[in-house]
Amino acid sequence: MEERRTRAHAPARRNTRQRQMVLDEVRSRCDHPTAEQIYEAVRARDPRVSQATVYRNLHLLAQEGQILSIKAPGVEHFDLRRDVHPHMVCVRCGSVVDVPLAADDPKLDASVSAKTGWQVLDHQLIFRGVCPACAAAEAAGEKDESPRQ
Amino acid sequence: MEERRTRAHAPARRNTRQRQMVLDEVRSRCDHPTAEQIYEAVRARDPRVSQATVYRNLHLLAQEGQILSIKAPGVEHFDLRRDVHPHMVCVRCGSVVDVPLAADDPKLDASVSAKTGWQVLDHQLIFRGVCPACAAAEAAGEKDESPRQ
DNA sequence: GGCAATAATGATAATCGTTTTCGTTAGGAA
DNA sequence: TTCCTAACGAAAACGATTATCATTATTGCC
Ligand SMILES: [Zn+2]
Ligand SMILES: [Zn+2]
Ligand SMILES: [Zn+2]
Ligand SMILES: [Zn+2]
Repeated sequence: MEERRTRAHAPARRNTRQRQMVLDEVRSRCDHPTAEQIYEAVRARDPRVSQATVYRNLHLLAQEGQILSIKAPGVEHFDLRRDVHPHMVCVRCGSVVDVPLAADDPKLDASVSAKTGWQVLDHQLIFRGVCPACAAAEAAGEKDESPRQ
Repeated sequence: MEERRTRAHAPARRNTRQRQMVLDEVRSRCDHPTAEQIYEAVRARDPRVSQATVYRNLHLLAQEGQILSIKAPGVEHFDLRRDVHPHMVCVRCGSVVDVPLAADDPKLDASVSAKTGWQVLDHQLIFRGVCPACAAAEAAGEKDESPRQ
């Protein structure tokens, strides 16, 4: 084993300006933004930042546990919160909110793992519904009443 | 208001051969197939059936409550079961299985609706994990260990 | 402070699952 | 049988995300 340089070296994560901007932007919001929305916000501060960089960093940060990824049907949203908690998505406008339910049992994943033999990574509880704003618009006569997705 | 014909007419759902084939195919499977998989199976019986028709009918049947749609991150799966129940997705191979947990509280949606003011349609509990087969393959040396999605 | 090594970027193309379009077919009430 | 129109088939379009690859810039080291 001719290992001159220690192979224990984790690939050395770099702190880039772009990565910091993405993290700052997610942390400054409480509305569960999408990658697209973060992209636009970061872009407003520096128009040279690319879409790919925003996606890359959002996923990296989520993997590191610094932010949370919410896989809503169709689009992915991000959350400054780091604890697993349930969400609700409006099937009309796509907005996402936290659902005020008791925090999920932390032993749930382990229990499912024991019962199934799978290695459980995490879980997500997602409600689908219609937000008050969209319900009002609907009542006011907007034709289109077919739920998206 | 010249309404010769009664306007109460619901759009008259037609029973097409294609629709029946799609329903039969979902009902004949217990593996939570994707639209693509149903398409292939139906196609094996009649190569003239189009992808769009399969998608259209899967969604119609789900809306009618004849089958269940599972919005896994990335791909939609379908289920012959009609009751809301939790699922687990393998982040490596994408396979979906039922999770043996106590059935969801039927009052959950109503309770969330009362607490939030949203009109709640339904909900989904999805676990992400690694299935035994993929875990074994991984242990056997397959390089790629980065979770997809 | 330079100076590599290489993580990360930006621009762009590609992919993937799904939906829309639009001319044609066929279910079913009359 | 006839007619209305729901539903179809083929294809293009779509939106979100990921891959590619040449270029840039962060960081450990002298
Ligand atoms: Zn809404
Ligand atoms: Zn949240
Ligand atoms: Zn697997
Ligand atoms: Zn199921």
